[in-house]
Amino acid sequence: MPARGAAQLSRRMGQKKQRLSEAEQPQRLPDRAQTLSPMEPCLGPPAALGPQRSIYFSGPKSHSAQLGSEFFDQPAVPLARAFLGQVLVRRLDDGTELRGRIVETEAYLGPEDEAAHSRGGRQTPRNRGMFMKPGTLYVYIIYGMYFCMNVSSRGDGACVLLRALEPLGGLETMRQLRSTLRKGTVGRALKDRELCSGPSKLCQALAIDKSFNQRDLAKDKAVWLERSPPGSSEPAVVAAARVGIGHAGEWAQKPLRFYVRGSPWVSVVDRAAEQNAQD
DNA sequence: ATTAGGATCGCCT
DNA sequence: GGCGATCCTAATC
Repeated sequence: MPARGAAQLSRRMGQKKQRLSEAEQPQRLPDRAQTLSPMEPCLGPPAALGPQRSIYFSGPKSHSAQLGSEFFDQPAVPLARAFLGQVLVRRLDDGTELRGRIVETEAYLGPEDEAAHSRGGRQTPRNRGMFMKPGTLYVYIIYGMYFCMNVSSRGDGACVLLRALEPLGGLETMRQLRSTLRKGTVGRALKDRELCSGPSKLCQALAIDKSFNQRDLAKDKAVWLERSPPGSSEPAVVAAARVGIGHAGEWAQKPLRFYVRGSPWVSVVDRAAEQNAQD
């Protein structure tokens, strides 16, 4: 019942304007969400895997490349930079794997950071994930209808916001998750660049909702991070002001947003910042 | 109990 | 570039 699974995911995403009748929902959904499209070969690990692979797991669905807790145990700024180029993987209930290379992040530093939810040491039920161990997800609802996905870093109340991905696999499912969820017009086809170029877009595209709050990215079976393939070159990184925090005074100016220079998958390009920081 | 505001998005001009 | 949607959360009364 792949179609129904996707419908349930869709309804969990908080889109109240989605009032399709039960009868018409399956028609809007894929006839084969369970298998990847022939145009999108599985990008999972090859049959020959690294020495760390457990003998109890085999095949492309194993977490052989899942980055462990050590990776996340670093301060927010270096972690935000280290995320760039790594691959975020989301495995849906039906086995579909959605994959995207992280190309844009923001660091939130904790109590001293006036733009952070943890500013002034505020700790509330909502932002508890920011204070949990590095690698813990902090997923929250914004503007009543969208989600943002953060990963706790070293440092009390510090975390990294994931802002944009380059879609690598499962694009057809991403398109469905994104378009089904959008209100209004049935129509317009989404460009690939519209799938994951924003913090809430990527949550929609990967079916990340509040049920992922406080999960451990180093341990979870439905979402994890894989190191970029060996041989990948270090991306050139631009440091720019963070987006959408105009109220935060001097903290709004600090270059705590990081993105891959020249990537067409980034949500907001900052030409001025690119001029300044010539590598 | 009430209220103000928000780490966004998509459509409009 | 501007604006409305939409409702949860936290702070205040």
